[in-house]
Amino acid sequence: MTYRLPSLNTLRAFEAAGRHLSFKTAASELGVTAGAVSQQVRKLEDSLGVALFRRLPHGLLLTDKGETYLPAITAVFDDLTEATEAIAPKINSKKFRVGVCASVKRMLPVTWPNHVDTLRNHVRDWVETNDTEMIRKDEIDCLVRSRGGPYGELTLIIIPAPPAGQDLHFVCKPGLADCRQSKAILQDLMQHVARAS
Amino acid sequence: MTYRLPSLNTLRAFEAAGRHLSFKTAASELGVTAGAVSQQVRKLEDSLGVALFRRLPHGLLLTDKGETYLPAITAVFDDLTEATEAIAPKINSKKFRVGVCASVKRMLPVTWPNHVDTLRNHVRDWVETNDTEMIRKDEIDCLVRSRGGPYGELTLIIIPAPPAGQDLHFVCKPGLADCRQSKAILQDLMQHVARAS
DNA sequence: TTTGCAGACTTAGTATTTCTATCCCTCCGC
DNA sequence: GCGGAGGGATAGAAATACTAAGTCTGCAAA
Repeated sequence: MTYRLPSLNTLRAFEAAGRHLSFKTAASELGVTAGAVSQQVRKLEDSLGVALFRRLPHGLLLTDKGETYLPAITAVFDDLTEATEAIAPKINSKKFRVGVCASVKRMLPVTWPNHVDTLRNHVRDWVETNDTEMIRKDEIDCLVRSRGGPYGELTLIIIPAPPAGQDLHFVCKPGLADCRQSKAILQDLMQHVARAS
Repeated sequence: MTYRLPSLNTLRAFEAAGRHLSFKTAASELGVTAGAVSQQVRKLEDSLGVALFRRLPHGLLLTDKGETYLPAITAVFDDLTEATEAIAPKINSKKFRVGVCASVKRMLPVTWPNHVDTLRNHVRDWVETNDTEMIRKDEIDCLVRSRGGPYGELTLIIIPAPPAGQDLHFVCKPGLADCRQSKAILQDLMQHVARAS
């Protein structure tokens, strides 16, 4: 049977906007502009002939139909993620690509991230960079740098250094700060900050 | 949490090819060329780093991972369809768009398809045409004509006329012949064929 | 053995979709 | 009244999807 379905892209925009009740925040999470999210959601609504959001001056409210649709779509994405991970568990987004600025790079062992298993299980590879745009573009999952900002909608976690040392900035997209990849990386970095001072 | 997922378009190509074990037949069902299906499936495999099919000279076999993934993806599409229909039941593909050639049009009442409820519930609208390409392009769901062919991968149902009359051809995509929309249309057409003779 | 056919693969170009940047609007707080 | 937040609209740029055409392989028929 041929399926007639909304595009996943429109559904992705809807789901993120529905969770955040904000096109702006959803855009930040998805790494696109708010205008793109707005357009995709509008396209979804037009194709369904149903309003999914009520637009307010400073955010969104879900309509009744939106309230019905959101958990179902979230479940669909969860199932899709599970099914995909079942066949490609090592590939799909489970290991972070880490951006590391030059001064942080000098602090790390040359074997990083392969010097301990826990880190190896959460870091896929790293690249030397100081460019936060790479986060927005999904080219890296987080960036570790010694200074900088402002980070806009990106999340900043400060890794405090001892008094004579230099705090580090761990920067990632909203929502990724608490995941186990970030935690493993942060834990490891804290040890290196302590040693570098 | 940001989802990192294959594009629905690649999944759609995979799912259809997996059901048919043929890019060619899947392409026909999806209304694109076999080259497009091949590319999309290849793109999916590359993004996952997993082979989903073994290519044979005259068709496909699913790999073990392909065998695992297919039913899960089919279920995802089913769930997505259900969720979508729950909020937009009257819009989404439930009523057929019917193509009708000129001679068949003359056979039908001017009120067609609105002269009976059953038909009105299954036919969204109709357009005068004799072009089977419109089926492939999803511009119409079926075509009713008095002669023609060959139909390639499209399904042909012949509506037999009494001896002095002209058989009709009901043409649609594979898989749509047995659905209730087609049945309702066929039943109605049989009555008109009988009356026209 | 040779030939023809079916169907998957590849490629370059075309068509379509998605995204961006920019401006506009409304609302709210100061 | 002004500034800021955030959604809306638009035109153009960028990315993706599709097509047409040619290539390759394997199989069946002559």
